[in-house]
Amino acid sequence: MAAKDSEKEEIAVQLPALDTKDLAILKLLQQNARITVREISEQVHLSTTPVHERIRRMEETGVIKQYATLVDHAKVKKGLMVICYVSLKQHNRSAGSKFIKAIQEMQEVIECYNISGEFDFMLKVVAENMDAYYNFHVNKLSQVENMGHLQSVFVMGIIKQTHQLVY
Amino acid sequence: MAAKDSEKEEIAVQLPALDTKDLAILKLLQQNARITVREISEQVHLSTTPVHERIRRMEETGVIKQYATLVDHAKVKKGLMVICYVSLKQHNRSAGSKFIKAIQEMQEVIECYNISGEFDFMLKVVAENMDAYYNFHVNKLSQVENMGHLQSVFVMGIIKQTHQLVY
DNA sequence: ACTGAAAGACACAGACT
DNA sequence: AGTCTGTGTCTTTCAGT
Repeated sequence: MAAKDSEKEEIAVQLPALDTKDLAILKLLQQNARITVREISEQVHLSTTPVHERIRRMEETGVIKQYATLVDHAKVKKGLMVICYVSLKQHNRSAGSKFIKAIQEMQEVIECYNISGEFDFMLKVVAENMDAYYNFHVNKLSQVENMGHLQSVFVMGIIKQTHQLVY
Repeated sequence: MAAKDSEKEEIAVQLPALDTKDLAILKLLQQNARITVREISEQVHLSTTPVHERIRRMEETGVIKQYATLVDHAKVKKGLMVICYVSLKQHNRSAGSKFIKAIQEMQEVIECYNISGEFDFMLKVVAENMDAYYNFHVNKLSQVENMGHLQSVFVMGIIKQTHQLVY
């Protein structure tokens, strides 16, 4: 899971180890990105200034990547989730980067990982329904240059979904 | 991907179809949960009041599920990601719910889906390193009652990760 | 449903311990 | 590295259209 940095090479801001208070702040922010600094400061027993400063530092050092709003998949007509395995015909550098570029432009693909095993990539794809997914599979994904094998696994139920890494 | 509702049955607040302005607001919030209502209102050409009201409604109807802060996996010592496939020995109702309960209590498991195919579940597991994962695999996951086959696929690189469903 | 105004809460910076 | 204090901005509500 090495950082596949894009063109813009970020300046590596030094990362001093996170202490207990940083982790407490992160825990609260993970659960609710819109919590006020005031509320955090009360819960971690600090005044607002150091909390503000700690958050700013974690943003700058990249510990905090994004404040995201998570929406209900079904309610925005993306109720179907499919795990899709991909292997390429050729495994040279340019073949790989062409595939990656194509994937990054497909809005149906919300996650893509390079994986160990018989396949090269694992994709998480969302669509409104089976028709929409079929259309994506046949007319978009299959058409990518150098595409080898494709295998779809359908998500029938969501048991757990969290982003809580700090606890 | 039917809603596997927990004990607390939520009162279904009516969901009037989202219009263009709702979607524009959602799009901005998805990218940055801490954007101000004022800034949204400027970008969608409305005053703050209706924007505020629309957000409140989307929260109430469950379109907006959570305002989350996403953290860098490696920087919080969760740099290893593993996709883990699980099949149970028995497939009756109580066996399934016991497994689900166990999974929900494991903080290493950040996602779990019921899937089609030869396995019953797919898990996304995070750990600090291979030692930590091995320990989890052998001493925690394998020990779950009724556990059948287990197969691990290692994530070697992250190509794409987004939560953008509305665009 | 929306606008505009207005009160109270909050973020953020500064002086200081 | 932290507390306290102040200023400007934002949220949130309400009367009016």
